[in-house]
Amino acid sequence: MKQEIIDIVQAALKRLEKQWELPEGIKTNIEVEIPRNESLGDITTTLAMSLAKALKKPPREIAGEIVNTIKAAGRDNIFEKIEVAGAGFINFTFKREYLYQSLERLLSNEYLFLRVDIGNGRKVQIEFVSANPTGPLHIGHGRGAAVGNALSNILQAAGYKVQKEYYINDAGVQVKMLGQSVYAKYQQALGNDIKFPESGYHGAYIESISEEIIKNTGNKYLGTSFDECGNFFMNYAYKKMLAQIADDLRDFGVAFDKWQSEKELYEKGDVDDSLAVLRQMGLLYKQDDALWFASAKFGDDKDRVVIKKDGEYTYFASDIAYHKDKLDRKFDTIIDIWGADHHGYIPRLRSVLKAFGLPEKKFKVILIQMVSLLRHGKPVQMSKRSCEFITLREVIEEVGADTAKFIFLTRRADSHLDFDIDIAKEQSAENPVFYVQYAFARIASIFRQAEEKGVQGFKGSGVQGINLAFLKEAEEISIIKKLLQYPMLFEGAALSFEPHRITFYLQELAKLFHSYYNKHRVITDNEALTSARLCLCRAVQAVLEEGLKMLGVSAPERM
RNA sequence: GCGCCUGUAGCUCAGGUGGAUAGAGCAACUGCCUUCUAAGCAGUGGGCCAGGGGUUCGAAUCCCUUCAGGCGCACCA
Repeated sequence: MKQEIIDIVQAALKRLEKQWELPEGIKTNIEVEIPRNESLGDITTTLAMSLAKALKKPPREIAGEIVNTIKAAGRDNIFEKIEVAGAGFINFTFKREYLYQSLERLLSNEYLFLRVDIGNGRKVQIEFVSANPTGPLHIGHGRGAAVGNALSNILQAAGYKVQKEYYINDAGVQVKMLGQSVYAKYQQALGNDIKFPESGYHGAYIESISEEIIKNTGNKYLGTSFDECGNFFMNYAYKKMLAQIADDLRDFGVAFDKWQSEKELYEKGDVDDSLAVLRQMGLLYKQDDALWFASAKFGDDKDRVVIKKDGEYTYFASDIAYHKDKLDRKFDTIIDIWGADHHGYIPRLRSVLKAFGLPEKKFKVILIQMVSLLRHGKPVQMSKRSCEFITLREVIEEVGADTAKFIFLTRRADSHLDFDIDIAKEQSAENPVFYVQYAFARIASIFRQAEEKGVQGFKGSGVQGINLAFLKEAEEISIIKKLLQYPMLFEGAALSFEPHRITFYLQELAKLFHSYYNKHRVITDNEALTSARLCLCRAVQAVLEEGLKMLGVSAPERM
């Protein structure tokens, strides 16, 4: 739909360019959008208005010339009308025949029709969640997982080769702290009254890991110093946590292609190697006994330390190595999804990638804002310190993975989200995921009915011999138009990395369908009409299914 | 103090790479089940797009500024 308009307008523009004497360097990329109000037309372009200045002519006059040229070239055959309106919009309204033909194309090859190829097989890497393996995933990580997963699905459908990756911070002091916490709990449980580490982890999971160790090894380490047996506790605890995180993500329906260990980067020598490259470029220097990276040269506020004066690497050092590794793997675009509280970290990492020669546009950080959980309309207090936070596991068990994912995707990523657990549990109109799934299930039910009644004609595939011109109710035309908008919507979501656009679209489409369903019967005594309506139902179902698939949410046949 | 994000209907939020009369869901009120799932539908009301200035043919959208909220400003991760 969009491409046809662009082609037609482009052709007209080409003819007009000669007589217009358009100044060089004026951009003539044609912006196409859906009009705000359906009565204005099906699709519109603002081209005339954006050319007005360069041509020194009123926009409406330019629009008129474009429309006349389209008509003169006979390219207006798919339109019922083309109008110049408002300040200079060119509004196109399609003929019914065009709508039917498009619907037919959708039905005969869903993926080809719905999935706009903008990726061309280019490689994209999306790193998300990447929570420290020092505790269970909480609800905020769940939001990151939902967004990363949906974005991966969208980009993959848009023709990118996508790799989903989880970065494991298993090298730093946090893992050591985890080990110390478990060690302390272990000693205490066995009667050795040692002090619990000052900033140790306090969650119940610390206790259960320690109990597990006691069960497996008895009092083997009772009284042994942490220096001697610390590695055991660290490894045991973080591997346990990592396994639990992997389980949670699996049950949430999010699968990663690669789990990259930070420790491994050190062991392979990647950290030293990447620093050596920066040193060769003259971007590292010593000052106050520490080693600095000249990130300010690339837009950071100040330079950053990579090796502290005590000889230890900073967290930033391994991040340099990790992102260098991403570049070496020849990704066209690198996307990092972080909690919004890490936003201050963006300039320094951007500096690294710039230093290594990646164009700015090829690195994208998506920030995930906080989730506050509401129960009985009141916020549930969560604090990291006391470990009173709602885990992703609890959310999955309480409301289900589908609902949680959908709700996480009902907001822009960088906007705060109130997650109302009572609404999420409620199976009603208030709960948007059921509303959309219900539309899908209803259609499935219609097809079961049609099957039972032995309706001939459309059986769920193929439109041969079916006359779609029977679809002439206003609701039917609206639905067809909405369906045809999906590719544009999808393309926009992919280009802007915004999965939530699909969530909104699905709710709108479901609304149109529920409304139609209540007003008109699909299965009627008129077989030709029934067949045409079943075609429409199938198309709605296909688009709902496709959209839900992008969000990582299931489309149930029955509810 | 500096930086980033946010401020849109009673509530929760879309719209934000400038475009037409600013939308949705919820809440409130009124109707609709002998017919394909009422987890549904139809209707009604609801707005100085935080305030002020600017750029533009045109601003919720871009720029400046004020106010309010959140989050960052380590040789922590």
